[in-house]
Amino acid sequence: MPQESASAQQLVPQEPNALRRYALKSAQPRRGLVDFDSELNDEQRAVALSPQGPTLVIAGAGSGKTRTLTYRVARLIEEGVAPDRILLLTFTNKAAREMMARVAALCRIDGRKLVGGTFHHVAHGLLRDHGSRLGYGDRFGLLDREDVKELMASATADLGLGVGQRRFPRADVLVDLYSTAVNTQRPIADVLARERPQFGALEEEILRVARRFAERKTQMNAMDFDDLLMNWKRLLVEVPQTCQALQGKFDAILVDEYQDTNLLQGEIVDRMAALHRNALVVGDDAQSIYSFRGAHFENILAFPERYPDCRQFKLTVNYRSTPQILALANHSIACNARQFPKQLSACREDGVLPALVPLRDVHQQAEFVAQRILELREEGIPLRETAVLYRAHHHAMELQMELARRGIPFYVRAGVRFFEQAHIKDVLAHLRFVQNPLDELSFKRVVKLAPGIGAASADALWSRLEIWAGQGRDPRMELSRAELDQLVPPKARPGLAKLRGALGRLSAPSMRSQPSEMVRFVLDEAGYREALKIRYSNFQAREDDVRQLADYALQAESLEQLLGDLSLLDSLEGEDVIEGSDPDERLVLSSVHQAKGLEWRAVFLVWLADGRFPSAPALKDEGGEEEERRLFYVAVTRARDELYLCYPLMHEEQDRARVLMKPSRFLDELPTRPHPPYEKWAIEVESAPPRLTE
DNA sequence: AGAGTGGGCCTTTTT
DNA sequence: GGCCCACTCT
Repeated sequence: MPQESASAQQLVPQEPNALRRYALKSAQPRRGLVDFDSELNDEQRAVALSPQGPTLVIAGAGSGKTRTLTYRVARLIEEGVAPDRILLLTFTNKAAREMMARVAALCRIDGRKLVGGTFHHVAHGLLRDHGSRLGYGDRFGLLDREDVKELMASATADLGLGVGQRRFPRADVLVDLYSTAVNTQRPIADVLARERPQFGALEEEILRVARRFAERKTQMNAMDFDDLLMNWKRLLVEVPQTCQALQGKFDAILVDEYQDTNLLQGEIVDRMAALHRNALVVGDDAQSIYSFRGAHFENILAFPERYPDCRQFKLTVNYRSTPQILALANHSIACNARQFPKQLSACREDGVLPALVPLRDVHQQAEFVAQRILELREEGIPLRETAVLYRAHHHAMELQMELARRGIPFYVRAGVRFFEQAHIKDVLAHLRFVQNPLDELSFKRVVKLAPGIGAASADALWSRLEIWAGQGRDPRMELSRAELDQLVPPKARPGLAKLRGALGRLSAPSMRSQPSEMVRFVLDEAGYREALKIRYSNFQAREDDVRQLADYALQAESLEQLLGDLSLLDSLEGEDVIEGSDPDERLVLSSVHQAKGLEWRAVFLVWLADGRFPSAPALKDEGGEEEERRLFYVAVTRARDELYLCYPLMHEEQDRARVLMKPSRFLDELPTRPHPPYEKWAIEVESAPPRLTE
């Protein structure tokens, strides 16, 4: 359902002209403009005004971390640090943009001068300039999740492994293995032995596949997400000249969400700051929820050991939640052994107790949530101030249907990302091949659009181009050669000819300088519109998506920049699937992971059944239970005024009988004396659900 | 060689 | 419900 509504997705061009205005008003930073006294509390001000040097800030949930960081940057600028010599590493690009805009507003500078974004985003920028030092061509491509998986599968096939062979790990398992090894900086064999012992006997083969995988990426002149980080580090370790340049590039480094950095990212920060040691890291160990991605929350615990002279601060006043919600959160997280001890205190007025709501089954759960949301709306909490959070996306299936039935508009922060949808990837494959003619995956994707061309023909075509490329010829220029026709069946030739011609025209320099025009050309003139019609029933929606992509591309400065931005685009813009029309009046559905850093007046947590949240597979990992509890803590602390903890008592499994569910251990373990930190509700749901009325 | 169909499998979180 | 593989038809 939500996945179908492709056309409703919005692509918001990167704002904002407001920044430009500030830049015109006053090009010079002015001192004393920022009011640190009235805008910050004592704890926050201490951080903002502290002397430069290694600094650790433990910032509890809702304690004004972003605000503090923003004022810290403002302070640095006041002290004379040039904005373009400040590096701001955040968890999402959106967080960086917001913070930069706020700094810009505070200091009346051009916010774009600050260097900020995710580790991956910043790495991409640096590697554009210095990647050639590591042997990459100047226009290396970026591989997304799907590309990487495909490449891993094909590396496996190259070595003749996996086909019918005794249980060889699937491509996504191999990718996982490889990625964990990079992000935790351990040898693959080590990760294999610890985390996938069942494949231990295949170690040698798996290592060969990993080597082949790396080779293929090099051949393609492409990097994946992990390579971006790895190569950033390599620049710092293996290329002394570049290392010097990078270390001298910034005078101050600030890292947000430091608890979710992994070993590799931690090392990058240390090395980037090796000369001036002016690194300020902010995080909350209690909110570390990305260990599956290699996040290493010892980074934050051990920071004082790596920087014995560092200053340490804590932000312990919670501005977000009522004392009742905070009490429940504090009780829960107290069950974790490994953490920085800290006491979060509430500063808001008393509110209502969180509600603990056992429901008969998932259907009643969905009905309850939908109905209660409507009641809250009557009571003055608008839909946009309400969120439903869950451990795994499929936990919201029944709810999505129920909301649709009642006409309650919602959007899901997740699902298929806009840029990972097939039709968007098809169009971008044209552009990617033009940008990086060694991009085998993109070339094959494009030619397979021609009717009559499948994997075998695409392979044949590419092998020929690859031979020419090996002789130093540019594959883009050789596309018109007649002999390519001999490699495909006759009936495929007209379609292929059209695509070859299109790729040739797209490669012209005049085209390449206009990425938006390239998108339009692919759709209207290269025949992609027709391909869409044949392949999809909702081709109109998909065509609209492509036109939106063209609009988005208008603001790109170059093809490189556009493709880089698109691959690394994180949360929000363009990624949301929208149901319903009024963008200001929609309920949010989100995984807890994606809800990080956000807040709502009312939060519903669903599927709080043991085995779902905490999730059974996660519990198998070492430290899994504590990580799940931190996840629960993150979820609970998203709520400002009202919190509903829901779980179904009964569940019908796929094929079999009903199963009795246990409430989450995170609920059971909460103290009941003198009073439980919640109020238990008993629910009866009306048989005729009310619809949303305006 | 490609495209379409049916059966067996697993199902977490994401830059 | 979705993904992968094997099988069959064109």
